[in-house]
Amino acid sequence: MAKNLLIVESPAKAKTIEKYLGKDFTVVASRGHVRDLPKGDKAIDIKNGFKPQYEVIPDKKEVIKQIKGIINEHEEVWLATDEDREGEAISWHLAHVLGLDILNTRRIVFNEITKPAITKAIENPRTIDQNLVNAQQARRILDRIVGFQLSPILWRKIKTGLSAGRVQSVAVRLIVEREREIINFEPSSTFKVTAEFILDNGSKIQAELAKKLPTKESAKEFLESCVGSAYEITKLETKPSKKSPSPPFRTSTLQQEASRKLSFSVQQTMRVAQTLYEAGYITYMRTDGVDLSQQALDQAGNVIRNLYGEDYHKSRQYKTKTSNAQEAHEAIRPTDLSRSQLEDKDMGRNEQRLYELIWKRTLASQMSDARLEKTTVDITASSNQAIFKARGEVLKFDGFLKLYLESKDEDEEDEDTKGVLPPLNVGQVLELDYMQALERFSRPAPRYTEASLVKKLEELGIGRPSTYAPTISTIIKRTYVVKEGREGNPRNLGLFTLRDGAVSEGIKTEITGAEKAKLFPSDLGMVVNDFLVKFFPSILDYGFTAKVEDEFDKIAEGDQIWQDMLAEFYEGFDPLIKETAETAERASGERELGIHPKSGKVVMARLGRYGPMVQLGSQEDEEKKFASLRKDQRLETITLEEALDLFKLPRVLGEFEEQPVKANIGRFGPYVQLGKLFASLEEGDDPYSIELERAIELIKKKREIEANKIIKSFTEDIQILRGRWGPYLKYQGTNVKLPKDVEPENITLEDAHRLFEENKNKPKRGAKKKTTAKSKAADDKKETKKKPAAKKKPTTKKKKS
DNA sequence: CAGTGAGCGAGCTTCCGCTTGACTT
Repeated sequence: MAKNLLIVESPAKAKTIEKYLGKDFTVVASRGHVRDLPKGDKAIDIKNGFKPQYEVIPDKKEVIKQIKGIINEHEEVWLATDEDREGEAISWHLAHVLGLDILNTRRIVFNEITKPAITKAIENPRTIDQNLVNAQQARRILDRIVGFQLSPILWRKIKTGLSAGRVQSVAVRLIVEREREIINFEPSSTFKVTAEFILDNGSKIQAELAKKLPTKESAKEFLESCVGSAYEITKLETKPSKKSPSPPFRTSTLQQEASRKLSFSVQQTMRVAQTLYEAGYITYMRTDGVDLSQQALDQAGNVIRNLYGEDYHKSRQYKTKTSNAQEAHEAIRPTDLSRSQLEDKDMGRNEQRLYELIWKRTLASQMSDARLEKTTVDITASSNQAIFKARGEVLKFDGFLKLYLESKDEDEEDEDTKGVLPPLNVGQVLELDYMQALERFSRPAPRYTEASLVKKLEELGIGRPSTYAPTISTIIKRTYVVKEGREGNPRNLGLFTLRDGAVSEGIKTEITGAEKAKLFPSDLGMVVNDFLVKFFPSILDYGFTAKVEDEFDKIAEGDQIWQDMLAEFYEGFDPLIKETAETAERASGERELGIHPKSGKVVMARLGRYGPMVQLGSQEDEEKKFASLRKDQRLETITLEEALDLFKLPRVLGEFEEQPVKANIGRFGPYVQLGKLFASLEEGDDPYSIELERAIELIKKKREIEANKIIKSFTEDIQILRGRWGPYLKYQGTNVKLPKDVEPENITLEDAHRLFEENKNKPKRGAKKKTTAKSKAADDKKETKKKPAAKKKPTTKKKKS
């Protein structure tokens, strides 16, 4: 048995290190944090100096048991968790849980998994840094206080089950405010004038008028003033320029590039990277460091020289610019830079693609600058002395561009495309082929994608590499935000063309407002955000995290007592909580849209129990009418007219078989209804205009499908049915999918009982966590369903008050 | 599946940050 037991965080890391250290060392993994605050209120004794109560995390009991089991077989324990605040805390918790000597246990750190780095670390052990641990405790406790005191306020004032926190609430705020910017944006337009000239040898060059023209009239006038003009090159300037490669990947930039180049979601990127990491192909993927180990730098040099020659190599070491970076790990890079592709058959296509991206980016970061020559040409019109500019770019040396070019986000697209210009001289006279003035509308800032949100959060110092993806999942799960696409609308652009000495007018169409996989705030997200910003402006402030991070740094330096820091924070926070709990009204995003022209009642939009809705009549009115907003409508923007339209449903179309036929829009789209039968409308049907005849047609069709649905019927509520996903058993309201190997026709009543019993104990499908949430939601639904049934009539029952 | 837009009433929800696993569709 080995003499030394070394504990790291990641099992994959443990495997690698064990190889480097040889048989004197056993290496095990803690798999992240092992102790944390328990869920309940007793976790922190605020009055008693914020004294925390820690518990072994249930999932980690097994890990602890395993380590305890072998600890006595070793003479020495080494704590080698990550070199950052959280890592230091993990070591400290491990020391407590394992009963190690807090003051004397050996603590070592390294930020790259290479043999020299680890050997050096072993030679220089230190002890646990209590200041750093205290900074982590302050961070942890502050987050718990903020999250667990804000959330219950939301349950009481808006809706049960909601959440708020230092990170997620600011992420939602960014998305809400961006949406409002877009809603309120008023596009202005200008006219861009471009001209195309023909040279003697037949080649063409494009030039653009230096200034944009403000109006349609001015654009037309300008083109007219060019009729009959001559054009001469009056200036020609050539300047060298260069482009440098981007640093190697860290978590946030990997997520951004994988989103732009491979259309991965941030979660997908992390999942694929994890696979590559566990297979040993790349270094650790949750990092804010951009430095490369000496070993990687040396190998990159060799690979580049071999592939492209000495001229292409330039060794560079990058430094992180992000404010709260902890740099516990090096950049994300291939573990072996000579491997340009994966030969592993077990790796999927996405792993291949992501690996290649990482390989190229890493290598490119060690390559020479690209050298360019930029040319600007002034072309002057003789008729009005207007100056057109043509720009050209010649790549003199490609350098790193041979391998990799970073993609750009929508908001930083470079609009003028520059090509190569033919040889030109000052004084040269050019012949105009045509000139055009095309209207261009200004555009609002783009909506966030997952990856651009991560970029923004990182700039603000909010969140960590390990939390970017989970944070996005959280705000989507809470339905504060939805990720979706949207179709654009056509828009006409003014266009004038000068050709063959005459100006003509035309129109061009562009599609505007189309979106793909963007983050949109929901009505709920907006209401929650407005509430938090109003009552907790200091917490929702974009600078809040940066401010507390400064304090954590002071604690880590030993210049600040962690309890004092928390006390000071709490002194400001606690009154906000108390005051909001007492004074704040319930928030529903209520907005008055106007007056119903016929009844004179007020029309308003607000968040209801089942989502956004419009209401006809105020709370005091006896008779009220309600209608849910359609999926494409928002509380913030719905108009009175649109609301009045919503009240037109349900429509009674007439009678069929002595029952009324109704048309309406439900959770699953528009439908017509006869008694208990619901039939969805088809493509081309419209609930506002559908007529009785067509509705009956749909109802008959649905009946036929229903009739065919029954394969076998034992009793009213025990039946074998044909469904969308194949045959199933309906047993007193619960549905059981039939096993593949049984013939639905041959099922007996006994089989049905048995299938039901067997299924009862099976967990519902879906992930563990989801199952509980889902079945709970189902329970809720049943309950709320029963109640209204019991008191069906009383629209006016609203007793007193 | 689809209706509703309340509330004498049981107990629950929630944070951020560090890690990976294993129910089946």
